[in-house]
Amino acid sequence: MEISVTEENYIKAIFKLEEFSNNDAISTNDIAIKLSMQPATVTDMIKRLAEKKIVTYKKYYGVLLTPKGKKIALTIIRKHRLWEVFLVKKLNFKWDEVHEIAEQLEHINSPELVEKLDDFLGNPKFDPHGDAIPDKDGKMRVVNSFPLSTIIKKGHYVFCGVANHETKFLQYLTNLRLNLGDSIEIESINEYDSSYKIKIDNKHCEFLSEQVASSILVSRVNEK
Amino acid sequence: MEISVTEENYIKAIFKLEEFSNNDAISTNDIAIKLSMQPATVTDMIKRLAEKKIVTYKKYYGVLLTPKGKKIALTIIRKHRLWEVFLVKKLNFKWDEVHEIAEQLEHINSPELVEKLDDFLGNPKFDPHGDAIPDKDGKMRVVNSFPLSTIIKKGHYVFCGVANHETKFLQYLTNLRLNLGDSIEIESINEYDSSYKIKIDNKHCEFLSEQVASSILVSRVNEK
DNA sequence: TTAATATTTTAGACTAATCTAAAAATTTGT
DNA sequence: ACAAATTTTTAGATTAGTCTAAAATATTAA
Repeated sequence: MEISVTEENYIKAIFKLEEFSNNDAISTNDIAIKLSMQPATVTDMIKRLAEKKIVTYKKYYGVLLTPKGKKIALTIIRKHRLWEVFLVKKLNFKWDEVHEIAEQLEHINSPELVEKLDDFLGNPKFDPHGDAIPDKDGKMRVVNSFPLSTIIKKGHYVFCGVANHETKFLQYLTNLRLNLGDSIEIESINEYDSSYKIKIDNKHCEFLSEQVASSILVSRVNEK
Repeated sequence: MEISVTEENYIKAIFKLEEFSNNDAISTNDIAIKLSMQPATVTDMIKRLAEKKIVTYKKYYGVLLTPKGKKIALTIIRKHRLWEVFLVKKLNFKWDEVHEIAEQLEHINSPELVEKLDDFLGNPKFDPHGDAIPDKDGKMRVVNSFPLSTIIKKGHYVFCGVANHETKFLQYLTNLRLNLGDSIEIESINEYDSSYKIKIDNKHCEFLSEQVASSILVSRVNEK
């Protein structure tokens, strides 16, 4: 069955919304906002996706991906993240430069290409932002990570992902010399504004606002 | 100015037809045949390309690319051929497997990606089929090659390209153990059916029909 | 609980890219 | 040179994907 690039983008959007929805249906409006589109447009497309058994749809209620829809979403995400690894590891792009390009590359349709790319890259399990890469069957590593902002006592952690993929934010972390995999030691927590003083990689100290800390995902040492 | 994938395909088709047309205008029909489309459809698209100053168009006469149109064509061809090198050299695809995938990849729009890919591949001058890769400014190597079928006396040549990119034909050459860059010694020419007996790489002998010989491009030793 | 507000769907319209059928222009062959 | 054949264009229709405006439904709050 043919799936257009447009349809793929809807599927991906629905998948991402489902991740934060505790299994309840996704509203037309939320999809419209995510894709910068009019709700009326979304209603139309959803009907088509429902015809194709990619989503289940109940009028005035919302949509959910079927298992088939989820599988499609995971292969798109797999491609996106593999291409990001390629761009950063092989072509020397910075981690804040790859998203737009990967948004194009993820729609290239060739299962052999994906598998050969995966092998060429050494079957990576995480992309340059720390997001897990689904395997051929859609399985991916589960990392027990949480926002740095949820930590209330000092200690040692590992920087293993971001909850915000905006260019500006990624560049800010780069300027802090904070890289994926670095150790983060929390030296103190400011009770007034919930900001943190941290030591990165046992080397240099930095201050993080609550806002920034909420987008930094960490895991306990030895995880991931 | 935005150029759609569809428009890019028309531009590429016109460019390829111009290569064999001695500067005279390309007919609607020829484009229609090349793209497996109806002439009426082509007429419409040509009008749009003319509006955008990508082609010059005279009704009932034909079209020619403008310099701007040629430049666009060359960047698409550059991308196509660079991706083919990537697929063969880095991902271990065979030379007969890459065309379809490169047809998709050539439409990825990111000048930085193209330049980084070019560097990553070591700035190759030829693709896996021996076709020259245009540089950033559209310039490419000119190789003095000719079909093996035009040769009328024995001697030594180098296999440097193909005039037929069909999968079947490429596989046939692979089975002959004839690879780009191999030396070809013409041992005898059959006057009756214009077939050739050749020695490949000073190693093994093969017979080539006139038909096959016409799709094998060679150069004199020391060229390219 | 019902009126106001918000969300969602329907209806109708538009553009890009395609088609078929018919009309117009060009080319060919005697 | 002109009738026949071929090519090209025009006209009108279709589909995917989008929009706006209006109608239908659901939610919220007094």
